[in-house]
Amino acid sequence: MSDPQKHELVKAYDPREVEGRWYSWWNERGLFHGEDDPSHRREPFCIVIPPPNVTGNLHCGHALFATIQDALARHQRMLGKNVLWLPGTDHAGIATQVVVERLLKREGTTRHELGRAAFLERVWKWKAQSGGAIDKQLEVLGSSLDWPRYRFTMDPHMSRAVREAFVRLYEEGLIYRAERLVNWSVGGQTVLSDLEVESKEQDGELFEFAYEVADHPGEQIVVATTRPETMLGDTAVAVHPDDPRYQHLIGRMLKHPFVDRRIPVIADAILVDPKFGTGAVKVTPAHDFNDFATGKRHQLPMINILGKDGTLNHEGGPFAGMERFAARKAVKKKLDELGLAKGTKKHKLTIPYCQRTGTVVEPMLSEQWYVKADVLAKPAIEAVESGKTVIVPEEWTKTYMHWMTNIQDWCISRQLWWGHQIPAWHCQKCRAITVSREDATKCATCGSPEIVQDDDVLDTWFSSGLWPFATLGWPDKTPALETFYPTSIMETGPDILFFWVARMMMMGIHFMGEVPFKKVFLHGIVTDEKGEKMSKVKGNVIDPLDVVYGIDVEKLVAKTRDGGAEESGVKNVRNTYPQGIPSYGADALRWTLATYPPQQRKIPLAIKRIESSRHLCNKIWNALRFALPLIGGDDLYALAAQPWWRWEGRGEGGIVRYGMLAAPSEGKAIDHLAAEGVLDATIARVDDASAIPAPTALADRWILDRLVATARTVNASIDEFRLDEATSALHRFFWGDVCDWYLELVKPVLQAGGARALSTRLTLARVLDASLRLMHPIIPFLTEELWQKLPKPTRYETPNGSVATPESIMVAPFPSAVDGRVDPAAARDMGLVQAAISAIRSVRSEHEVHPGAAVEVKLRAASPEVRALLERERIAVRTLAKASDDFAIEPTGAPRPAGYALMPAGEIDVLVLLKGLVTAEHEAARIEREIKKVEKDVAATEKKLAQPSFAEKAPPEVVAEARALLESLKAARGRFEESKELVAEL
RNA sequence: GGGCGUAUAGCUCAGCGGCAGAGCAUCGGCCUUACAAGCCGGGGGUCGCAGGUUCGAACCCUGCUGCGCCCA
Repeated sequence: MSDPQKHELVKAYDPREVEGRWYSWWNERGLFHGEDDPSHRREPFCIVIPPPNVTGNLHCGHALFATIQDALARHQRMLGKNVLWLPGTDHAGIATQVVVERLLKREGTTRHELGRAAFLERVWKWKAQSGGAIDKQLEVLGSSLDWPRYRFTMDPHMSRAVREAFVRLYEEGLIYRAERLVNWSVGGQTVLSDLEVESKEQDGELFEFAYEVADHPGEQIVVATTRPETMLGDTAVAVHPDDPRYQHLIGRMLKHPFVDRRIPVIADAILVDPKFGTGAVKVTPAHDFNDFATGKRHQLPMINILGKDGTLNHEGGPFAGMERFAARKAVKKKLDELGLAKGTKKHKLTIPYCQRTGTVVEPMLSEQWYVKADVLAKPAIEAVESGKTVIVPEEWTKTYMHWMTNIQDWCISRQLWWGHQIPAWHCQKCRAITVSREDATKCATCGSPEIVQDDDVLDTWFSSGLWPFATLGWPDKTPALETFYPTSIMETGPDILFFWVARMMMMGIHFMGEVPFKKVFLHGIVTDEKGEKMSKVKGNVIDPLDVVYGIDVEKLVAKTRDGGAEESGVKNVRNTYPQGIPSYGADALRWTLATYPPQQRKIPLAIKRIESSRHLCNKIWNALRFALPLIGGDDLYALAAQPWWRWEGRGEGGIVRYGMLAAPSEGKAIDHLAAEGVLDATIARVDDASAIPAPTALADRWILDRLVATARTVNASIDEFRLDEATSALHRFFWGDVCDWYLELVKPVLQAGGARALSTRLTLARVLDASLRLMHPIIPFLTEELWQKLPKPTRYETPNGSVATPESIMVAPFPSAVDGRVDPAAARDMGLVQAAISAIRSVRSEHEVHPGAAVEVKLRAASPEVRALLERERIAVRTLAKASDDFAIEPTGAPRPAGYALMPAGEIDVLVLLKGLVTAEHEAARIEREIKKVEKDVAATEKKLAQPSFAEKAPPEVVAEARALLESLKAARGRFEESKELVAEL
């Protein structure tokens, strides 16, 4: 789809232009497909997506998991694995129902008016409208998901799995019904599990009032409460059994002021803290968890005073029918009128809220379905203990264990309509319950056809718990299940460790006999750049799509306002993005998200960082824009595959040199070698013409060495989920090594042409090819675009043999050691050359020598090898440091020539002629600074060595290292001291 | 109240026993023919505080202080 001969790229990288064209191309070619392959011809690798809420829109959390999972999937795919990344969405029971109910309210109706069937129809309709948005957004981010395997938690197949799981657990006695105190969401009109309740600490008040002792008007006992209206459900007042203040009251009866009830004073050491409040506690067993337990201990009546909508029921006496908060005020007022109110105190209290509706949760007595959790938890604990499932970062293991070992039975019924209706039928005749996989038609106990299905649906997390195997076909034994279960990695946020990960572990082990995933990788929570949670109200939300496509300020402001932001939030947006947000592209966003270390709990996403990622993309773009014409067309690898000659010879100084030549004839080759200072060369034709020869130029050898090191780091880092380390290694390599050094070094070589140029062109092509493949898992679009334009070999070498070069970078082999060549000598030599060049540049810059002006330079080295090296790399020094053409290379020892500044660079002394270029003051100051710096290091090292215990106890190599360091520091200091004379010479 | 985590450059964070690092920001010089979304060079730190272990501590241990998250 691209013309490889056409190398002209536009000057600046434009993500909008590039990113649009690749996703469907990949998808159409089936490159996202995971093969059902139980024979394991290729090793399977599987991630099932943490299903986003079907009602939702893409937010930064999605962008983060999409980036991480896609990077892992693409990496594994390039390593040759059979990769399945399975997409899907979650029906999100309460969240979705709340949204649709809100829509109905706007239309002036309610779900109750519609009726259950019509309401559900309406939800499905709405889901069809909005459900596809998030999938589209995942595509924009480049997610390599196997779309034909898309699953929705309410699909018929998933529903069958849910029924199967429910029935089996019921038959095994692990699901039961019980009447208990539950968390009631007044907003959602449903029960919630403990996990769905969010406790918030708030300033409130402690209201004190008195109960009168029955038959003894005037005698009182004062209690304190944060919820005065619950006193209508009080069935006792408790005091500590040892509290001397109340001994005389224990066992006596109190008169309830509003309802016709007498309540006892009881002694309870568990409930009552005599130091808190008045030391007397009102007991409301039907509306408080502690009181519930107390009620059980003392066989107190449990009086439910609340209706499902949060209004007081007939038990509320004079307050019946009032809304709970109105009732609170009314009760206080009435108590006051009766002279029973005893004042209020400021009090910090923890109020339970419903996560989804934001309303205050009421503890309420109710009959619900439960899963017996401890039985399921036991093997889930063992699986993590034994390492069958590993949690990364490891710190979360403790949290998982703590929750699992203290697990409470799980309330799974919800009084919602949107969800999997519980497959239980209540007999109207004998009251028995029939639980069945198929819709029941008669009671299993008495045979009566008068049965009614349980109204309630299951907690969404019940179906989510089956996700890793139900999506692969369970309860059927499908090839997909056999191939991909246990899945490789579950990657998600730590906020759903209990909700979801723990439940999948329990269900997976229970139903499959094996853990659902080998590794759990928990990423951080994306926040704004100040570390504050993104919130629509605060207006600090970054929409990933706005980052990808860009958005102007007015649209952004309008969007923020529509999202329900406060005025301060809208203002904040205007201040933060006065110009709106430019288009950064999906690649830049992905790169940025990948740079945050995973152990970080917060990911403060900053636009600045996205911008610098786009700069990197632009850098890559421009590097290829520059290199492509120099590399030439696809004939490059054909040229390289021609017969090669290996030569060996002596160079100047007797140094043995060797290498490869693509010389057309032996004679010309010898001329060429002689021109490079090689003496007595012998040349032999290489028989294996297909082997691509190793380059001989230092820069080429060095960059291939760096490539190996980088490939190793990147592979190891991605395996450990350290995308931050991978991106930082790639950034250093590509920007630092490839662009700042290699491309600059290669410019004069390619300009000169000849045999060495061919070898360098080849190396350049190989390095850029490998670089793009290394970066592909993080920035898929840009790398595909550029890779398509690059000439490629017909086959790639891999550690397991060679493979034909594929049509897409997506399935090209991920680089490994075979793509480069380990070359410690080149690394060392290049280090010396770089040090010399940097020293010259440093001197130039410190003295503000104009960057265009050439300087006179002398390079001195004691070792003849180093001098020969510098001789060979003369062009590099000349070009990169702007040294004069025929700079001197000399042995050390001679005195410093007049007018030259001296800058030691490791084994090399760099001398730069400053006379006429700078002032004496400048130079004096510079030398002083340098001496001061060296002095500090000398002193520290001397101090360390001076301690006798150091030499005695530290390992010998550490001691030797320190001695060598001191030597070279002292030498450097000496040379700077000598340079002081220079000042006078200027 | 219990548990977990965290404190390193102006900012965001790596480093977790052997010469304190990166990116961004900042300062100086350059429109050098891939890239000013760029190039070259520089400055900047009692590694939260106090003890201890060790030849040697940002790193290990103890205590304190601040901050965050989870569970009561």
